Amino acid sequence: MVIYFLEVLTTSNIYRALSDSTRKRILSLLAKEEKTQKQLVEYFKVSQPAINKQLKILKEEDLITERKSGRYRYYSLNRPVFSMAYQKMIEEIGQMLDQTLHGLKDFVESEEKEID
Amino acid sequence: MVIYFLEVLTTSNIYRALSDSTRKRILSLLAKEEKTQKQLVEYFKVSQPAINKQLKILKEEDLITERKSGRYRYYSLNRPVFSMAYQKMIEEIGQMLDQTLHGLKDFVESEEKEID
DNA sequence: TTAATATATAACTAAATGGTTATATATTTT
DNA sequence: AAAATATATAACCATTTAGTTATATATTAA
Repeated sequence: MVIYFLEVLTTSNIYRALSDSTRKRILSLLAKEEKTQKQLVEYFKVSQPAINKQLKILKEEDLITERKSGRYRYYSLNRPVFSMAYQKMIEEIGQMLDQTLHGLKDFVESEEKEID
Repeated sequence: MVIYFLEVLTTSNIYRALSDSTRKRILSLLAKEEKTQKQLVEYFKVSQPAINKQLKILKEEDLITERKSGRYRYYSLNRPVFSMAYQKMIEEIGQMLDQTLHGLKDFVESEEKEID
């Protein structure tokens, strides 16, 4: 018998991922375009192993993807996962504030009126 | 000469606050109604000093407010601050995903069409 | 094939985290 | 005034975190 483990999507991990400024900046960079670990190391003022560790964490959270090419590893934002986590986050916090996504839409519309 | 320090509003702290499940649950409870520390301690399976510490952290982040009455301390969600942090979060991550608040509005609308 | 380069890993460190128990302080109740 | 109760704090602990340096491995370039 084969037992399948279904990864339960939680938002807690994305909060953790984003709570560190290095990781947040890495995600922000990778959102623009894929980068090698080398490029990321050059960009930040921390050591290569430090970046390697953070990338490992982000990979474990499935927030980034890795593509190997020769001696390089290219990293990019895992948009579907990140986007999904984002939406869950919005819902989760929105519920605390009694604001659903649709409530937020109304909020945006009311802001638009103020600007007009 | 008087020097004023202006607290720079960042979203980093809300990620940290929400990255711990106890804190997240406290915030969620306080979003519904104010509670004394005692009530929170009864609710959770952790010690009173543990809750006291988390409340201290949330107070430092200005995400909750404290009201003293007799020997009780009443805590509630600091809605303006929490709501503002929420909006900044949405903007910050939205930018990574090339989704502004207004982009999100369109997203919600397209979802509504699917449901209809 | 050797040198250079990109990444991975091991071993370590200091600080932060999230909890504990014991005890002190403040306030109310009896 | 004494007992009960709510909160605060001190001292401690185990684990995690985010970094470091040194070194190993994999791949490419000379």
